[in-house]
Amino acid sequence: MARADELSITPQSQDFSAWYNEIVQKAELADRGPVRGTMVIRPYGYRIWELLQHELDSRIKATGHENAYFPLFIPEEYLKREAEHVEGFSPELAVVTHAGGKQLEEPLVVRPTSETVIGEMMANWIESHRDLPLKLNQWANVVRWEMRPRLFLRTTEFLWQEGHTAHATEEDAKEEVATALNFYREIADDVALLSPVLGEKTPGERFAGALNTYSLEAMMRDGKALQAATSHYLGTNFAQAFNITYQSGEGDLQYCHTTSWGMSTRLIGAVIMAHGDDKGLILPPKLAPYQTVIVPIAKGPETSEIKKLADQFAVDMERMGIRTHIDDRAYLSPGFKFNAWEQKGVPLRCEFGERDISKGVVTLHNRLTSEKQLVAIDKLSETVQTELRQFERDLFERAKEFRLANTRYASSKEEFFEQIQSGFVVAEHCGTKECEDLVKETSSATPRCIPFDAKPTNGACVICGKVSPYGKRIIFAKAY
RNA sequence: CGGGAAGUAGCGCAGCUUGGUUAGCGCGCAGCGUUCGGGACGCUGAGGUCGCGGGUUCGAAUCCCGCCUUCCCGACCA
Repeated sequence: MARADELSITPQSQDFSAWYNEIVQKAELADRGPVRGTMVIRPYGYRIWELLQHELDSRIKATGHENAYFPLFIPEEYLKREAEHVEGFSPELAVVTHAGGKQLEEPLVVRPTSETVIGEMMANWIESHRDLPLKLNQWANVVRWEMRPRLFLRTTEFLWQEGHTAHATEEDAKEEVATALNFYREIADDVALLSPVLGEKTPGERFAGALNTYSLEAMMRDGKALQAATSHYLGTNFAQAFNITYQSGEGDLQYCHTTSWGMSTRLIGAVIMAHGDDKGLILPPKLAPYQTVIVPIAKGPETSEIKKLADQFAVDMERMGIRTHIDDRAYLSPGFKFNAWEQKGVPLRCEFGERDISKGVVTLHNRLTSEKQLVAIDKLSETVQTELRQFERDLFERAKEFRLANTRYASSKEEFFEQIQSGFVVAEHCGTKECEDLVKETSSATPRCIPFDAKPTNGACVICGKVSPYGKRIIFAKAY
């Protein structure tokens, strides 16, 4: 018996952030880089990102966007052209002042996001209404100098996708913003199984330079919110700053309406914290590098039959599109492997030895329910397939129920501050900056969004009593 | 940047108060053997500029000074 305290993880209930840090390391998702705040994404973690990337990229392409790549370095002056944009980003910029052995005449910023360079290029490329809409996307790294880094959640450099589009009219641009939001919803609900709330950001929480910002707010298992993706309507702000104009059918010059939208490696952090438990990760099947792992249990030297069967299972499952891995490491005990793969979040595990084979069955273990069932050998791959689908439904339902169970309505200031300690609180709010700041100072919670699907209500701000401009209750929570 | 803690093997730590052989322990790692149905065991072995620089001393992981870094808590944030 190895020592449990050295092998296991700090329970979530004891210290959620310790749990998070340990599981990121132990599941071999990522490691810290040598420079403060940087992250090395390890193969197992990167595979999750690739799977996510593939799901999202195909949706981006299916809706008529094209991938492109823009430079990492941006002239500092570009950032300054849009007033709110600079103000929002300047505190977290990394600026290159020296290159080629001498001081640069104009400093270069390492992109924190690419609205500005892309805007500059769009201005060159767009002449006529016939060039619109222009729908671009790029997969890239960006740098934001964060004070308190945490792997996947806040690192100085992270990976993401940023969509940038230009349209002739506000209506077209707003439809685009909704399209982007919709494929994020699909990713969050169908792929990552997060069951987030969709809504609009309050003015104070908007992207720097946007007219409207929309987001998906997922709930982590400690009750905190995490923004899973965002989509912005930028109006003509960037078009004016970068002179992105087109000649209309009538011959007059008009500013384009632009949008931008993004999802980052932070989503992996969301998956970890929304699904994981005290045994480790629980991965949604569509994001699991291995959807099932095969652990053959060898006894004595006569392992060839067992090995052959394991190979056969792997071939059958791969043929059905199920990502499978055989763990035949001879130097580890089965029990060790069970725990290790549970820590890594593999949804299903097939284990079998002499005892099973003699009965013509294998044992199938479910990471979510911890249940084991015996499955006939010739039914294994199809059972795995149906179990994976069931696993997805169960995991999604669990996330959804958890969110609903931890969402409360506050009707008074006292109730609000009591409930805001954990989970989502829905309440009437006046939307003023002073009042949002007051909430933040006293509880460290922020308005997460004005949910789309909330019923219309008319009430006074639960904090200060002023009239609510939203016409519905909005969501507050502590957030990552 | 403000408040707190810590730097000794890959990881977790002991040793420091009271300076003194070759700096230990657990896990992990390597080799061999026995094992294998929920974190196996035995034997053998590899692995260290004790964060960096200076000082005190016959002698510093240990005492003194300076610096650096990391982690936790607050202000920022996808």
